[in-house]
Amino acid sequence: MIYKRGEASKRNYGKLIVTTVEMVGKNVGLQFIEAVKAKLELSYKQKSKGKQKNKSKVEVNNMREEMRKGPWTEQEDLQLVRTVGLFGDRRWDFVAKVSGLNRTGKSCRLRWVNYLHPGIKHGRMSPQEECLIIELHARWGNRWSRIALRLPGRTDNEIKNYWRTHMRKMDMSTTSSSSSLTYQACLLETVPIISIHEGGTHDDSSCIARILKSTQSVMDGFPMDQIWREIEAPSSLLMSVDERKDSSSFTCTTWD
DNA sequence: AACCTGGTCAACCGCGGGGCG
DNA sequence: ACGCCCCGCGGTTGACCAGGT
Repeated sequence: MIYKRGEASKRNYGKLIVTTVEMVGKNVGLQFIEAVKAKLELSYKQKSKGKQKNKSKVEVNNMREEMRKGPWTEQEDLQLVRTVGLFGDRRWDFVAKVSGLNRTGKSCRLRWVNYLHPGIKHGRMSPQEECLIIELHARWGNRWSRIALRLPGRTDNEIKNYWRTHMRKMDMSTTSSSSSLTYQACLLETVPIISIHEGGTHDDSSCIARILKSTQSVMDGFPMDQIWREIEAPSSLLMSVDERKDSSSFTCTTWD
């Protein structure tokens, strides 16, 4: 699911999302939904109260200090996956808030993008991938995100890390002729875009993979785009979840 | 066994771009 | 036009681990 930038206009989380949560409520754990609702209603009240204009620097710093940092626990991962499954991988500040994680939106996004996203390959780079990185870096320089687009399943962070390691090696062994030969031979084999293998390298037996599957099945046929559209539409147009499932026009999937 | 070193990778930080009110 | 907010990017850091001495 891809949100366009314009989606940011639907930023009245508070009432809007409370409605959303009610709509999806039939499909997910009621306890979780109630918790989210409570949080959202509270945040909506706070916002409409004083609009909390321009927090002082001291306040901001205090908030930062309260935020958790460092490595993620499995529990945190599960919470994040669940929340992203519900609300999509946008609006990270919102996701961070409703997930109950004491993390910044930025931190949540990073964790998702670099580790938890279902499309990510874990493990060593294949020789083809290595060669492709070298080739694309020669062409584009440190445009890691751009390079990452040509390597499905690999993140810019991963490629960046790989390149740093690689460069160190190159510096140490000031590019011998034999290595350039193998590099060229490798380039010949390199395909323009490495295809994603269905199922990838994910360990389906893992807890997170199971959660991903279950949230995906919930979100299949229930994309956030549709939710937003319905929120914008007059309330009389809202369908129940069951009605929606029957609707044939509902064909989007969650993970794009 | 203890220490050192290099490699790997997850995570943080600062910054800039773009949308919105 | 301006400021705010969110997002994404690239650079950097630090923890952890394995292998060597």
